[in-house]
Amino acid sequence: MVTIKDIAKHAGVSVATVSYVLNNTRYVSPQRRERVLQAVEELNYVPNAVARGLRARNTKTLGLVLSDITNPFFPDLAKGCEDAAQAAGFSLVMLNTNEQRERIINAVLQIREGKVDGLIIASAVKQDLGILQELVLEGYPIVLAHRRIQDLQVDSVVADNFQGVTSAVRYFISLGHTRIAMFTGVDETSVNMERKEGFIKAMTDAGLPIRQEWMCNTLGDYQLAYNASANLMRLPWEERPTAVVCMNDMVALGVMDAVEDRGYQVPADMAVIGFDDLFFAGTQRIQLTSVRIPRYEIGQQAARLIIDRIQRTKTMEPMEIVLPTQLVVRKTSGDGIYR
Amino acid sequence: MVTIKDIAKHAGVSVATVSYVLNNTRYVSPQRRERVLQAVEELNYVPNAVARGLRARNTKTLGLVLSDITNPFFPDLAKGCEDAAQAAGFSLVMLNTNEQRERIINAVLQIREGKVDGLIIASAVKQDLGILQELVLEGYPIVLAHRRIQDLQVDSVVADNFQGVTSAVRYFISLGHTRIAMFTGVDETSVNMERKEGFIKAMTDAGLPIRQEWMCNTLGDYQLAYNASANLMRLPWEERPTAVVCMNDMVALGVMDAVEDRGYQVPADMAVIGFDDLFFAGTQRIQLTSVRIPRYEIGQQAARLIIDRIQRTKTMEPMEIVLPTQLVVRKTSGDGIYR
DNA sequence: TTAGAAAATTTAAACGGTTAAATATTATCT
DNA sequence: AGATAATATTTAACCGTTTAAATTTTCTAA
Repeated sequence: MVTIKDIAKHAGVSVATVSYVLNNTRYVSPQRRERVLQAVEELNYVPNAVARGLRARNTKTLGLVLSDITNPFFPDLAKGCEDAAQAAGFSLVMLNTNEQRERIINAVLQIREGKVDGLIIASAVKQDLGILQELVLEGYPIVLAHRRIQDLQVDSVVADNFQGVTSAVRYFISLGHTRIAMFTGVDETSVNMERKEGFIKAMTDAGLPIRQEWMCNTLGDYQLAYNASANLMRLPWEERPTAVVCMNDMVALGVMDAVEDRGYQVPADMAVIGFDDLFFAGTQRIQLTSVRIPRYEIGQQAARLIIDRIQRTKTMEPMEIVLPTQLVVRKTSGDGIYR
Repeated sequence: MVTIKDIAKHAGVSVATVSYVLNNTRYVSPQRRERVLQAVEELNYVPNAVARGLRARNTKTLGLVLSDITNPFFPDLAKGCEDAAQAAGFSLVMLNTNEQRERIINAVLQIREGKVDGLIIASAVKQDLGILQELVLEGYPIVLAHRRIQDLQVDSVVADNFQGVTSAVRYFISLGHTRIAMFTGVDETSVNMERKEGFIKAMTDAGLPIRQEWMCNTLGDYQLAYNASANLMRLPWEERPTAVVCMNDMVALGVMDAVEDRGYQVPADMAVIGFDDLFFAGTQRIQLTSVRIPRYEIGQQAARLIIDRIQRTKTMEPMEIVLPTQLVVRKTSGDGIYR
């Protein structure tokens, strides 16, 4: 390994001079500068980031904590993070928690060890409050992405779930639906709460009743959604909803499959709107109407925010960025209610 | 920040003693050991990984170079890497190249800077040979995953594409097909070459002709596949293939959509087999027959291999791990040819 | 009791950079 | 020319660990 000393020796100058040339941090006479640059070239020298990091007390690395990169929601968010990080000269380490406690503790360790300068947390659940609170108190830079946590004073970047679900409900109402169900997701997440509450508000605002038996908890899972939907379809028409807002696109797919497997049609017998607008929603044979979440932008902004926070010396109030959602209308929401 | 010095002072011992206790690398008397542990506890001390890394000349970090985490092929592979890395106490940094030259150069820089101890490269193309060759020559640990490069003497973990495509072709033949097309992918990749050559070999072995107009290059893209497929369907029946092997599941989807949009049926008018077995292939409304690639395992083995390589002092011959594929039969391949 | 060996602990030199402070060099002014 | 100021360069401390070597302490046996 070639070090700064080798360069200094080879160029006949001190290590300080080499450092100054490389970082452009002091004037160095053209002759010496040239000799240094030449030595760097000849020996193919690259400064060691670890040594640099030790001195500078940073690593130019961010940690992205998510539950599971295999969940198709996350890759876009991760990419947004990475692109923003890259643009600022940071790298991104991926920390899958698999929703395991042990794994989130490991993630937190990374910042305490100084392996990363900050943490972007996209998998926050209520139970993490304690751990994270502690981290924040100790002054470590943290930003919540996608999911936030009540009572945690920290930067966050989330989608406007309230607006998203409202637009879905209003769209159904505009088509004449009055019996609208909601298939909810994982209870402990802010995302679920916001969408659920938004649904209730939008329905109430429109003077429509909330039927408890139409509020199905699916944990965001395809199979559970399938089962719940199949049950719903067993009810007589008057007892069934005519439309359903789903927590995510997987759930929507479960609903659609169950409806059709029981011999009914989407959207005629059941209109469906999903959430997230995953790539398959747009495919020819699915054509799922879905509320688009700006996943890439969430990741991007989160990374920018935390980098800003890391580089800024002065502390500032935690800020919350809320990005708009968009209802992407396709076939599964139908043209209106009939029968 | 609390350092080892603080612990030493607090416990009334030298920093060496603290280090020995923490790393269990020398005998320390029980009394002192206890005092040290207590100080660690009280001050909530976590050793700094950067300092440790500088001394040890490693970072316990791996770099995963891929073209785009947003491509649904990669998350599983990435997860395999991360799980294996985690299990060995390593972290994983994600390096999306977006197929841009600049980005791959950045990835290579990471290892030269000492930010990562090794590179898992899942996006290798022929053009990278030079850069990678240099790296290998300099003794940096590298492993190719999924895609390999001709003439690069380095560890690799890939799927048995040859076997995969052969099983697809044989399956079609067993159903009575003789006119089989292939929709190929990105030319420069080993994966494409192997699948293409495998196809040709399997067809030739069965005494079936290869028709150039049925070898369509789609670059692995849905839209290009759609167009190519639509063109094929415009031909009279005798001029058309009755079955097609697709480079990946997105291509298969493009084919299916085009076939159906032109009023034909899959599999009756065109039987389809995809590659990769992405999650949507298994859904009710797609039911795509596909050659399953052990993506997670590829990532896992690749990470294990490189960690092994990093930790081993002796050099050893580069090894190649080839993992088996599996034809997952669903609806789109049909029950046999008819008309 | 004490020399010598063994065991426990500490000192100090790395690791590879950055940078404040000290020093050397050059320029400026009387 | 000599004093002073300005500029260029180097020295050395520091970042937080690990660990070989030096030192101190304890143990063993004559």
